[in-house]
Amino acid sequence: MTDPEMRDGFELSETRHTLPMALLRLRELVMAEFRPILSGHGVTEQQWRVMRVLFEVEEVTASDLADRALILAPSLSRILKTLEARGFIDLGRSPGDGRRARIRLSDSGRAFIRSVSPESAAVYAKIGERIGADRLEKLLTLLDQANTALDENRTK
Amino acid sequence: MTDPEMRDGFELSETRHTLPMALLRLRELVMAEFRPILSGHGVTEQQWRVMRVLFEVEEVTASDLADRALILAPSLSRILKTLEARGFIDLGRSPGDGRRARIRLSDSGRAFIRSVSPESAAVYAKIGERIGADRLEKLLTLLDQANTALDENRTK
DNA sequence: CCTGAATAATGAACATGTTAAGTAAATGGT
DNA sequence: ACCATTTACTTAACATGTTCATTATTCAGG
Repeated sequence: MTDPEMRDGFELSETRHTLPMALLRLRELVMAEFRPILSGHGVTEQQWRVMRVLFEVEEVTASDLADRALILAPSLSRILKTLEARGFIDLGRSPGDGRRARIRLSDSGRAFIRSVSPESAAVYAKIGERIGADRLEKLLTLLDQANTALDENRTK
Repeated sequence: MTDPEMRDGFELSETRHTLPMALLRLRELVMAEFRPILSGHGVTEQQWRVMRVLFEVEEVTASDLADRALILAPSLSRILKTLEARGFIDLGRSPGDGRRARIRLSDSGRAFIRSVSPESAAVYAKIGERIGADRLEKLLTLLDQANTALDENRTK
């Protein structure tokens, strides 16, 4: 299968069996189910993620939001402009610190989340069934453990 | 924790505990370890993925390569141009079918993969240690099972 | 106070993701 | 042999990812 001459202890695993690829593949399959719903309502996956976080936390700064939505700051800046132009969020400045942005979901944005939630939750449930509730739970647990393991003693 | 008035059976899970977010977060953590190596050698994550697939299969068409590297066709078109300009791949047309591209890794590209592999493999090993070999194996198994579950009877 | 360093956010530039449209080469029926 | 359809790939257009530079505040000393 592999040329013995290459086996020096540092050879690569086969691409399809690596952790990054397995994670990417599953994520693509999952998002393929969600994307039609979101695009049907005129929002991208990232815009939806941002709004969902805002739905939960009421008010955050940009860096906080970036962390929670797993979006880099420069991307978030652009997304916030889009969402504000669409009336889904209200942007302001933190009273105590003029550098920090104060970001809130508008009533319109809140209503939007509520209106799309049922479809989204239904798709999520269907995915859970396909994978199997038991497997899904184990998977989420392992993912969380791995996340924690790599998040500790991180280079930064 | 959640407003009882919202519990209609279709409420959303908390963002940070959803499968898509867990997958994305772990992938980011993993790639954060690899990216410095790749960028240190002047290639992106996707370019590396494409070249690794070519390293394994010797010769493929564009659609085949897109599937294996989990990259959409339009992105792949651009990446192939970049890699060809850099001399890492050879592009041609399939003799039997003039529509199909014939893509091969050049000697230079092959040498590049070999030169970067040790660093890449070392990082992968380190990640495996942090997560734990046992957990990693279980995780890969579950990911594979979930992938299979969602890949079957797919809408397309 | 004042100034250099640190922090929060944004802008710039290029690569990729994503969808839709376009082009060229096979294919299947007639 | 034609021709509509399909297939494989490419372009186009816009959103996001990614890194680096820039701006505006705040903070820490002196």
